[in-house]
Amino acid sequence: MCGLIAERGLDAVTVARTASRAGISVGLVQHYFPSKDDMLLHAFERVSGAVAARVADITSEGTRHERSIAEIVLAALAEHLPLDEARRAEFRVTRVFAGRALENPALAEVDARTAAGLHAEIARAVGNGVECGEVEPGVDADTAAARVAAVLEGLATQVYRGAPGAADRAWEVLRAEVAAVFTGECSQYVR
Amino acid sequence: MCGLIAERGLDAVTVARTASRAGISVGLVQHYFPSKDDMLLHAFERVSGAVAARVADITSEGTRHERSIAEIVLAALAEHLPLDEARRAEFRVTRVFAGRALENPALAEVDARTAAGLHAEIARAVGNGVECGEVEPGVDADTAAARVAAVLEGLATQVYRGAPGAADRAWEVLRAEVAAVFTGECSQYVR
DNA sequence: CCTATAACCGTATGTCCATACGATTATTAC
DNA sequence: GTAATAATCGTATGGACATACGGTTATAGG
Repeated sequence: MCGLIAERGLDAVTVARTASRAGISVGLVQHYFPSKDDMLLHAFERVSGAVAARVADITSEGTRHERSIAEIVLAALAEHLPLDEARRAEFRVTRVFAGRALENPALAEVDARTAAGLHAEIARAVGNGVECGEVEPGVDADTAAARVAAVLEGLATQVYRGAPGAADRAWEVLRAEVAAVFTGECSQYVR
Repeated sequence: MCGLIAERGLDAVTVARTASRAGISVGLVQHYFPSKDDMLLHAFERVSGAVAARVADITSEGTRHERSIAEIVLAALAEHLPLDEARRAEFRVTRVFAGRALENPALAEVDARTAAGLHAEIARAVGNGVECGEVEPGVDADTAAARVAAVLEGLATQVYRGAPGAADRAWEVLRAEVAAVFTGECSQYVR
């Protein structure tokens, strides 16, 4: 059903169409979801979880290869940018839901939780960076995380809108943003 | 009708309700707008224009009082943050429309134009800053504008979501962001 | 083997809504 | 003053959709 959202938007998502797209009947959808709202909520949770899972993968993979925190963070953040068609579709879905979240408390809750999760992960990375020497001591992890998360979100929409040169510029800005926080070399492992 | 959107979301906006809210008949709405989509488009253009107008006011007011570009820019940017109930409502409206823009090319066009306008204004301010000495020469206005616009958008959603301390932190981050670009003193007027 | 539970289907219903349409009143132009 | 245009109304209609519901097949559990 996320395909449906990505292609035609949430307005085009009807229970009947969703069922048809999944190759099942309307009745079966009802069997699994008491209401359409539940169905939508489930989809939002699923797609948000998918992004988070991919980021976790990148993080653990990077850790295993002993890359610097800065490199790992940059890769994880870039995963949120709609740089290829797959991520464009994913972005469309999450963004459409985020828009709906303004009118739907249940969706808003998922949105807030997802955002809080991203913030916490960035803050943790910065904190680790302080301990291992990649980040200057005295840097406040929460402030830095808020800033990075903010710039990431803004860049994502800029890339999506696709003004000429936006993608390259966004990548450069993101790199600079990370570099501005992780200014040192890693001297000890404390991850 | 923006009140309707702010209170109950776009899904609750029907032609009948909009008419009723405005104290007129359905027929009259149809007289002015050929279709509901046209009505929505008009509303989006109106609210986007309103924000832009307020920013223009702040800018010209600041210029008249000969404030530094940095101060003016900071005030103009803050206007986009949902710090009071009026701006929260406005934010809800623009955000809801931005979400719909992903499924509606006409709305997307307005969204893109608005974003491009903001970017251009920031870039112009930075360019002026370079000429008058508030910004270090060599700073690329477009890159700086992209960064500032991105962080602004991200901060706005953080403030809106209203995590504890988000508003204060956002203000601080925004101030730092502007200060990072406008590092010098104004030595000559070239606005 | 049988029974309860789950998976699954198709249709019926009632609601809501955008739009169409015809009619009526005000406003302006000549 | 009258013709034309704009402003305004109320209702009718047809479509789309969420949900309710009753039924059927499969899948274990005892």
